[in-house]
Amino acid sequence: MSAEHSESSAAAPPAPTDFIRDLVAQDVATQRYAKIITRFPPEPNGYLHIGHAKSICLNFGIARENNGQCNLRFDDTNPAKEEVEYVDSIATDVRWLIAGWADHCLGFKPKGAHPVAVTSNGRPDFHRAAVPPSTPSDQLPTASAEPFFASDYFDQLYEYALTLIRKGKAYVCDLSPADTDKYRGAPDQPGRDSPFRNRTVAENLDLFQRMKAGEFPNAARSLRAKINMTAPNLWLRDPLLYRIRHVPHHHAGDKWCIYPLYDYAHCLSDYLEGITHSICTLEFVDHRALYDWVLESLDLPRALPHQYEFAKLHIGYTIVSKRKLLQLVTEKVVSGWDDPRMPTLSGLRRRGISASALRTFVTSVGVTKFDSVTEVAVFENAVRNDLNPVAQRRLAVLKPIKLILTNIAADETIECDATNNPQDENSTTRKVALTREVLIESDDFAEVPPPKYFRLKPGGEVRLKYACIIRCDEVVKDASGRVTELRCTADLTTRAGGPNVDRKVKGTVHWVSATQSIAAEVRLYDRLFNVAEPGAEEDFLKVVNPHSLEVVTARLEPYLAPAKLEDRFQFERLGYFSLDAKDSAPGRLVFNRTITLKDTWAKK
RNA sequence: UGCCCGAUUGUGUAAUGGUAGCACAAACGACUCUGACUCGUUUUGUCUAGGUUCGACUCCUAGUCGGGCAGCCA
Repeated sequence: MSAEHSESSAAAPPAPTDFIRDLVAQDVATQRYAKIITRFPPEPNGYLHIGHAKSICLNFGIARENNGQCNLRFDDTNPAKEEVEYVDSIATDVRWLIAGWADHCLGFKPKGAHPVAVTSNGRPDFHRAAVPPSTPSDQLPTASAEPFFASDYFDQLYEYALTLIRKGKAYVCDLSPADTDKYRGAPDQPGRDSPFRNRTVAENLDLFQRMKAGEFPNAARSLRAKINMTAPNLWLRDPLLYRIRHVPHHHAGDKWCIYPLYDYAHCLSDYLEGITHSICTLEFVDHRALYDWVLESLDLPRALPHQYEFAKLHIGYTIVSKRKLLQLVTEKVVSGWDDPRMPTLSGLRRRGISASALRTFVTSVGVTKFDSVTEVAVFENAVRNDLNPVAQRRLAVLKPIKLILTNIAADETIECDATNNPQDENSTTRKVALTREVLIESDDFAEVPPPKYFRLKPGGEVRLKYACIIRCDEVVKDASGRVTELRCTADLTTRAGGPNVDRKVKGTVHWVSATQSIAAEVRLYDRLFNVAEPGAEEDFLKVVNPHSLEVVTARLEPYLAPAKLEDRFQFERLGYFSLDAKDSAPGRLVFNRTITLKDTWAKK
């Protein structure tokens, strides 16, 4: 993806503020940490979506505003759900989103590196630092650098578990999953101690080592934190730390058959990387006590990270749930994770939306603890604002109707100057050919016009953009009564440079020459869902918009033939378009409609 | 009925005891060779009830409403 135009064309917007940045600012002021380090920690079990963009911009934004660093870390502690395909797509998407903005803050580690034993404050410690900040960010990842992986910490995590056991803070439990559930109690009902809760340290050590050695089948035993089975906070009722899972891991290989759970692995991964501010979404508020318990129980030598929570991004008419997005893919409602109708970063990118538009949008919605739903209009506004100043204007007709200019000879070509971008005062122009046979949008003609219709009607006049005013003299129909062509006369005195160039008519329409234009496939996307909150639906698949994709064969001015993937166009009066990255090829143009123009007439 | 989080205009967000502001949306108007852009004008708000205070969106108390939590998922 090319030009990050928003950075060059406008002064940097004021740095956003929110309650998390305020807390970071306090920590900076009190010099609580030597350097602010955040992290973006997706589980590689799906593609990144627009909700992740909010988290990425928050974490990288805080890093860049404080001369800090933000690590990309794969939270890959559940091999059953994770795949390398997702690892690769996530790394690509993150780098695309932050390119030219915060890539100098991106923390990667030396390839294959694990935590190393160090001495911190005079005590033994483990640490996994990023590659030196001197490494040019645009060279990451390199053959020698890669993102962080929680699975690279399995050795240390295991050591920490041994420590917890020795301190009497963890025990091996033989309860079945069903019994574990029963013993946990209920929100309004205390749990009961596991019968295995008071095993000796020696016995726990032995059993845990044998768990690791693979002596027991899946789910036969688990390692649990010994906290409080009657705690009002359910996450403190002796939560599981490790489970047995005899499956290979996409990154760690087949070395392990016990895998740590999120609450145990996440806080310690943060600690190992030297994370200072661990920012996550609201559903983890209840987990914070456990996050702190694990770190504090280990009596670690360096400053501890802290967890802060904010509200997820919800957008009207959109689904942001990895599970449901996966369902759209597997049930073939869409063509894939990168279908341009998907709210995934790869889908939005393929749709023609720039990283800067996305950043502007997710930043503009703010960061709070209020569970809100942002209207799609805000997103669409950000996309249009991003495209309007840079998109090259072109003429294209999506659903043509033929028009004969009876006073122009069949072999005549009249060259007209067309502005490439009126938003740019130094805009260049190009030539478009006016010929006897012209195509206009069928929506731009009405035999029986509604009130206040500015466009072409029998006996009416309209301007062909960049050309001249025409009058509709005759409507030609076939036997079935369908309009097949319009016979019009062109008033060539209203051309640029002509004596009547200033003559006004209410309507101006776009057009292409029927003989000097090219055909192209154009994909018109509409919202994927028909209701404002598809996620709240009992079956969200029932509210899928059946008209979310319409494919037309459009006619384009020949200037569009050499279009490149990174080019952004506005087809005048229609919307913004760009080439499809997958299906377009030289000689077979396929355009995606990124977004329509605002249309206050259509609304009426 | 346990614990936790939250509530500012249609939507999102700001105001950190001192003028309730901004963006989007909506309506109207100006401009217009894009019914776009741009510009102008306008409408609508502090969940409720008490309290503290010269003064409360902000602090306190009680309530109401909404959300989250009982995976060997993250």
